[in-house]
Amino acid sequence: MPTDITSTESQIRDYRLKLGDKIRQVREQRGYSQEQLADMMDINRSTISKIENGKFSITVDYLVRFSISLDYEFKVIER
Amino acid sequence: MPTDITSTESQIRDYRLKLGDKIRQVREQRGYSQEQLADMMDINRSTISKIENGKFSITVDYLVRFSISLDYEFKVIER
DNA sequence: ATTAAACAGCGGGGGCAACGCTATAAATTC
DNA sequence: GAATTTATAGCGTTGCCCCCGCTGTTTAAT
Repeated sequence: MPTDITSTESQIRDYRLKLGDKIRQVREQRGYSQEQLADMMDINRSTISKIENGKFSITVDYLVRFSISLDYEFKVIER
Repeated sequence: MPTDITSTESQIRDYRLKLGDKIRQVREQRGYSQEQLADMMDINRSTISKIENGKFSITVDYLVRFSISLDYEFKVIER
């Protein structure tokens, strides 16, 4: 029996937004602008903006990059 | 100054493989075949095989699906 | 009040990798 | 050796992400 799809989809949406907020929060805590962090991670600045605003679902490769540059351990899903 | 790219890339590759192993480990621990899990997650069975063998980098959306169906909290990156 | 500079949001075209789908072979278990 | 499970390959589609550009907001200096 499949997990309830409606619930799953909303959890996915919720987590995407939560992750964006968390990235922004940690970035600001570290004192980085989007541009500074983008340079450190060697990715595009507008991409960071879109990620922080939950515009799309990033790959784990990129989440690892954030984790390294921000020195922060992300949890999927936080319980 | 950008983070050392060589190191970053190897960490990304390492994590991709570690994540695949972890997914397989938890799946077997739960007693699911790849097909059973694929049905639960409403994704393709061959995709699960490829992910467990680190053939590509999954999106966070999919990691959330795994987390829900396996009832397991993934950490990026584990410290 | 005006200007400049720093920062962030967002739209859109384009390339390519993620993922679906199907089939086949290989491995594992009985 | 049959049945089940898994690996892998090829091809098509979708969407992540790059890259460029413009806008809006804020702050500071003049």
